[in-house]
Amino acid sequence: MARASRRGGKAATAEDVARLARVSPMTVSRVVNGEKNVSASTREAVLAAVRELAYAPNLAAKSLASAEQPRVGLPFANPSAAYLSETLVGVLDQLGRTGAQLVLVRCEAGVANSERQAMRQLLQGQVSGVLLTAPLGDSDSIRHEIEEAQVPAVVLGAGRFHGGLSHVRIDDQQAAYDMTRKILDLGHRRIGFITGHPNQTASPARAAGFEAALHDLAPDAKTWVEQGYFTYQSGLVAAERLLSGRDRPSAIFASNDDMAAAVVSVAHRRGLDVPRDLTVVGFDDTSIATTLWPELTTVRQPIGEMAVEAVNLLLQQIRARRDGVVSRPTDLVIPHTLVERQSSAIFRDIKR
Amino acid sequence: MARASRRGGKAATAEDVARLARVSPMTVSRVVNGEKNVSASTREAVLAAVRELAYAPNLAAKSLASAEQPRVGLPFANPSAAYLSETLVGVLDQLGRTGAQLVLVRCEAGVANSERQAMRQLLQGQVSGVLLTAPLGDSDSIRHEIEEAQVPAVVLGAGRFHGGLSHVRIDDQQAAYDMTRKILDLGHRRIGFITGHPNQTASPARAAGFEAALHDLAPDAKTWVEQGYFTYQSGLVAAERLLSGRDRPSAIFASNDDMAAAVVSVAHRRGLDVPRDLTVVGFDDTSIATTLWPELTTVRQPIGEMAVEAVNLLLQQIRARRDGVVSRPTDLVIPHTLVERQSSAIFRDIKR
DNA sequence: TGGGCGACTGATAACGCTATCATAGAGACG
DNA sequence: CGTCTCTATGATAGCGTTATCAGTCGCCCA
Repeated sequence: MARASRRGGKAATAEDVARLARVSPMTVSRVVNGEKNVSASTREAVLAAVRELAYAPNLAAKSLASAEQPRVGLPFANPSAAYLSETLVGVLDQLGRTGAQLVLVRCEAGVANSERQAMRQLLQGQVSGVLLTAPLGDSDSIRHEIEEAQVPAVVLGAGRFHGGLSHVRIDDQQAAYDMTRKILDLGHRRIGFITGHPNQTASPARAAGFEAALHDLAPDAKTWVEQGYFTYQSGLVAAERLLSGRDRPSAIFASNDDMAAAVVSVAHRRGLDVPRDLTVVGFDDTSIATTLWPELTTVRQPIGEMAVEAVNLLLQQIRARRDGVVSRPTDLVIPHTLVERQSSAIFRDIKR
Repeated sequence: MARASRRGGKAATAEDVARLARVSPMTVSRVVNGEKNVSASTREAVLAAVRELAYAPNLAAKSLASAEQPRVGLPFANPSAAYLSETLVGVLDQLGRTGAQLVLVRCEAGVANSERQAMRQLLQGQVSGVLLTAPLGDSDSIRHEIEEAQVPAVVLGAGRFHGGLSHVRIDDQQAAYDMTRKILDLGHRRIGFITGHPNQTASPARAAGFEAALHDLAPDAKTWVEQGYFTYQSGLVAAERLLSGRDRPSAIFASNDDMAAAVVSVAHRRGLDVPRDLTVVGFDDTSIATTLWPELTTVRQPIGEMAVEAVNLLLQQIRARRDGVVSRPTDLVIPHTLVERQSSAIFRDIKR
């Protein structure tokens, strides 16, 4: 009965609600958008009518009327699928609430030409704001181009604040520091570290956190540092190097989960049990961390939450821009957490 | 110079174009939408103006005016991240072209209540169509609910045509048949198979393909069939069983890539080299297939392409519905391909 | 007690597009 | 040569929302 008014017909409009609640459509709009100058009784009546008719605002009309046509551009290179899908889900969730549109642009990594093209497409393509994810936000040329085009943008997941544009990120260095402390607390004193791709500022930040923790907490520990590139393949190579020497680490800290997974794989191939013979920890807590066995101890970077915040920030900036206000870039640092799973354990000197 | 008319101001509208081309906005609309009753000369003039002003139609206004408010609902359970992101990218790409909106709804797997809620949210939430992905499209209750609500919907990636709703899928059985033939062609005669989650029709279809190929091509071959659930974890368990017996398969066909990855992992832990000692093949060709080492030989299911087709089909149905036409459900079967990578090799009876 | 000030509500006019119908020519045909 | 048909184009009227401004109260303070 409640939804009787539809059934094959058109959806309920603000006017229908208004009629039912005996107010004007304008008041309905106010209630629905949570504006304050509405008396409690009116609000109640409207809300009741809204429920009665299962009213939901027409987003097209909404964005048309408010002259907001917030189309958000999201160029993406080829990050791990896990990262991308978590980001997309977060972004879409938040955009959906606002009635904004998402424009995806594929962007071959590294190929300068492709980046150019993607950017051109974005900036000419009527997007009102851009979300820059992992490797893209660290590219000076891309950030430059965007600043020049005067398009609001938010950088997601960079290793440090670049200035100019707003950022949403975690404190990579502190997170790596914390994780390193955790490893030391477990008693490990021979520790391997696999760095991330040098084209992303998160990589040096994480490495710096690792170094800093060792320097502060266990200057006598022995360390091995291998270059990685955030890919599984590169993790394999690095792990092979770390585990092939006579003297090998008892714990390996990889700069992301994909590489940590590779370490686990190499360890297994070499007959090492994780975590009994080798502690392996990752970074990011993407889905691969729990897909693996043993599940990875890792740093949780709340990607979805960060995406949501980034969208909010971006929309806010788009609105500000529209009103001619110049907004100063924000640097939003989201808290990280350590997630302890089965891939780490207290050091036991068994294999000698 | 071409884009001079913007620069901080508003985007060009159809009216601007009309003025420049000395026609009416209506004619601009016609040209832009490729209607036919427009003289060649007029069309030329308009197109020139469009280029000059870098005009792009305002999608909000467009959908408002044409009373199309195509919001597409996409409930998602927890498929692998790779699958989800590929689907999302395909869907968004295609929807973006049309100015439709995507509404994501999280939907805890299995929990009936959550499904209910998600569906209610979708159907009350003004979506004009629904895209059902992997496990959801196989749920009779969900499909039923949707048919009852008379909302256009397309089922993506089911193992067979359920009738009632339109489907976009590959021929899972034939694909598994083809892959099995490939394994046999490599000389293997002791073959393990890991099934998928029984709640998805793709699982029995793939198993059937495997059985059929063996029956047709090598009735004397020895086979082992283990139950899996499409997850890495379940792959581990199944692989452990397959590889722990005295007599073990020389090739294992997993019903998806995640489980194949698990097989590789177990093999390595047991000191088996892939592919020298064991051939491992997967299904789907999601990103994990190339993330692994060795890269997986697998069946390529063109997820992105399928998503695009599903969206097209859905929009078409939404339009038909709007015009009161009853469209008959389509069963679109997309061709699959076999991708041969490094995880499969000719059978060599070394370890005896 | 009257002027003024808030708090609340409503009327009106966009927003940028397309559906629809009207109109103006250009041929076609008897 | 008048009417009839058909094509190309334009005028008009919304689509469902929100911005803006104009009230209408009730209440406070002088």
